[in-house]
Amino acid sequence: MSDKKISTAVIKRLPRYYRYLGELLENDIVRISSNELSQRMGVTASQIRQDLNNFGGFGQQGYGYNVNHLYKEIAKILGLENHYSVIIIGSGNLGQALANYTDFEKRGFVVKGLFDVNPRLVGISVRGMDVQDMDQLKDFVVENNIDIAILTVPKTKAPAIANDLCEWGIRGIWNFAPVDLQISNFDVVVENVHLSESLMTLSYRIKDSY
Amino acid sequence: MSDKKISTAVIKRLPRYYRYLGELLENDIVRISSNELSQRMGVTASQIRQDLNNFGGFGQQGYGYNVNHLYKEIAKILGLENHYSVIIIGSGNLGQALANYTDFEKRGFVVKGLFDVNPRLVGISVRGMDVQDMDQLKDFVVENNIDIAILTVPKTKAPAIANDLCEWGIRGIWNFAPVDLQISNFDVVVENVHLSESLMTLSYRIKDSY
DNA sequence: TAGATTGTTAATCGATTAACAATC
DNA sequence: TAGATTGTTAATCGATTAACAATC
Repeated sequence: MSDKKISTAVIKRLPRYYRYLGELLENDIVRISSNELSQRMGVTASQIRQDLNNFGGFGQQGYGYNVNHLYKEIAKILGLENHYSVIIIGSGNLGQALANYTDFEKRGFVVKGLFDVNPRLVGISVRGMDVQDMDQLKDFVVENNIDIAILTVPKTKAPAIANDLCEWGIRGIWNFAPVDLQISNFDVVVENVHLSESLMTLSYRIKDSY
Repeated sequence: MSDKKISTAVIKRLPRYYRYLGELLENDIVRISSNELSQRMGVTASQIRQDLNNFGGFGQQGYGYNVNHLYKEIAKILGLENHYSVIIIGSGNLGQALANYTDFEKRGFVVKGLFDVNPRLVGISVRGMDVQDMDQLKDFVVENNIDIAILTVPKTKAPAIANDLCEWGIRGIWNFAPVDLQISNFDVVVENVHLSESLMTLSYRIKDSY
């Protein structure tokens, strides 16, 4: 646990810095100043320096930041040098789509299993794995030390499953169900992807731009 | 275009209010005070009242808010009484998953067509629609007055497609590609869903909770 | 009417930006 | 060394919370 509290605003900007640095790296750019990065990203240089200095002094006066070094440091901050064992609960369209998203594996998130209640889905092969029945879930989570569960189940099912997962020692839940999971275990982290809400925000802004 | 500027923080909270009100409605709850809603949602009553009063006085002193009325008002604010014609560009796993997500249609977002460059996908049927080749895109967008494009294509392809869409009169882009689209047309709204970034945020918080 | 609760103003808090001394 | 650019403090801005008069 880090000592000083980092605001979520800062944390949510880190992956974007990481993405831009990755692109710079692909273009063989060795160093970058906060000022140049700020122009590319459309944020202030001040904000970049403030954000980074929450975690350490990664730059050098008169020079800027070494792209490769900063890229790796942000990976460390984000925990991307770790290896996470992931399961997908709910193997419908979205679950399968996420299972097939190879980018996640590159970042250390390895899908170890898929689950569903639907007998039509149980047994089908997704990315080389057979979808398992939900009654296999507990044993699988415990035996394989699963770190992260991706929840792509209906909103009615999600809360009970989430509670079970917490008891079975999961570390994080990536929740795609349109509910706010009430997790009493402080060691379990929930990150929500509420697609409907994102779409409504788009709708608001379209409407507003008339 | 509304007169006073509403902050994005407020806008992003509206769909969550909408979701909670929908649940209250399902449970036949007729009225609710900002105080009770605040406890259910885990926000302050002050914030709820402030947020809502950006758009009008929907409550009544001594009574609170009529759930049904407020629900409908928020739908109006979010533009959910409108009917949007939607296309999906990129008909891989994620595109198909989104096409099959019936909840969107309930909210007025009607998928009118799917597109892909991949000859293996062109012609397959997704939710009763044949995936079309990308060379059909322009005519389809123009002839069908498409409002919203869902972009589930690789990041290398997204910017050029987005530019074309703007020229062809699209109103909004729901972008799932991990790039920041640079749109010069101020009438076109972009909403990003950066799944990798969401997952990295989860990773950060898992790491941090050790 | 009395009680409850909103709408709204004022106070506080936190996040962003600006400025500049430190230093490479 | 001189120039550039960071790290960091101080100033500003905006968002959240508290308080309360208005009013149903």
